[in-house]
Amino acid sequence: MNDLDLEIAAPADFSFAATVFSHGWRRLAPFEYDDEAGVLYRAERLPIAGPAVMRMSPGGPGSVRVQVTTARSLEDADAGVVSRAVVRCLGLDRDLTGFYEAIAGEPRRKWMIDHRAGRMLASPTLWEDLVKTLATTNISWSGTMAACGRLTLLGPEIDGRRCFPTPSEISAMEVEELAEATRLGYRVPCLRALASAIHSGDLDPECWKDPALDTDEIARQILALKGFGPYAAANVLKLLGRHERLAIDSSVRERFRILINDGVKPSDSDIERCYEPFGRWRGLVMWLDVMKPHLLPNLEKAGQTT
DNA sequence: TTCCAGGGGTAGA
DNA sequence: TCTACCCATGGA
Repeated sequence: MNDLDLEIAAPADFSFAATVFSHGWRRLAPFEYDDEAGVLYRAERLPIAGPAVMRMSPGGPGSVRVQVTTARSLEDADAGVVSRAVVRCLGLDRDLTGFYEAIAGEPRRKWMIDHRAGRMLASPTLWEDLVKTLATTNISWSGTMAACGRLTLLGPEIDGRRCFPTPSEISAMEVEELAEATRLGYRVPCLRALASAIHSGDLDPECWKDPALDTDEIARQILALKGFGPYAAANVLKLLGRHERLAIDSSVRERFRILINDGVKPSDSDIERCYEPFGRWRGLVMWLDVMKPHLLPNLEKAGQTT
C-alpha cells in the first residue's frame, strides 16, 4: 500500500464537525464516520492509482488533513482529484458570509455563527448526490442506509472499502438485476434512467457546480428526472449551496411542528412563509433551525475543531 | 395485519 | 391548483 498525506486549505469560517454533522450523508456508504476519532472515511477512484481510501480529519489552523491510501503509486493527477473531491465534500469553496449576515443579531440563531454551521456534507459527484437523494424518498432512514450500502457493493474494492458505482456501471445492469441488488423497489427504473442519461451524455449534472448557472435552470433539469420532485430538487440544490428552495420532507414537518409551531401541524406554506424573510438563505436557516437539537449536542461534543 | 418512512407520478375534479 | 390513490420495501 502507498500513502500520501495532504493538507488542504480551508476558509477561516470552516468547521469540520459542523460540516460532517450537517445532515445524514456521513452515515451513507461509501462515507463512514468514526465518531471517536473524528475521522471521515470514503473510498474514491483515482485516475491513475485506481481505488483509494481517503481519511479526512481536521488539520492545522485553516486546513483539512487528508491521508490517502492506494494499492498503486500515486501521481500528481491523483492528488488533484483527491483535492477537488475534498473541496466538494466539505464545501471548502462555499462563501457563507451572506448567511451569517442574514442571521446576525438573532440570539436564538447565534449558535449557527458560533459553531460555524452552514456547510453541507456532499458527495464528490452530483451523480452520487442524486442517487442518494432518490434513496431518501418515501423510505425510512434505515432503508436509505441499507440501500446505499448495497449500491456501494457494486463498486470496486480497496482495503476493505468500496467506491460508489459509476453511471456506466449502473446503466450496464438490467432493471431486474439492479432491483435485486439494491432493493430500491419502484425507484429502480428511475435510478437506471438517471444512470443511462449521464452515461450517454444526455445529462451532465457536474455542470451544475458552475456558480454562474441559474438556480431555476438547475431545478428545471432535476425536476425533469423521473422520481425527482420538489423535495428532491431542493435537497440536491442544498448540497450545491443553493438554499432558495426548501427541502420539506416528513422529518422537517415534524421537527417544525414541535420546535417552531407550538405542536401544531404546519402546512408547507406555513413553513415557506416562516422562512421567506431570509431570502436566498431561507432553506439553510430552516434546515439548521429544525436540526438544532440533533446538531448542537454533536458540535459541543466534537468541540471546536478547524 | 396495518401503517408509514428524510415523496413522486398521475388521473380526475 | 388540489386531492386521492398507487407505487416496492422493510421495520415497527
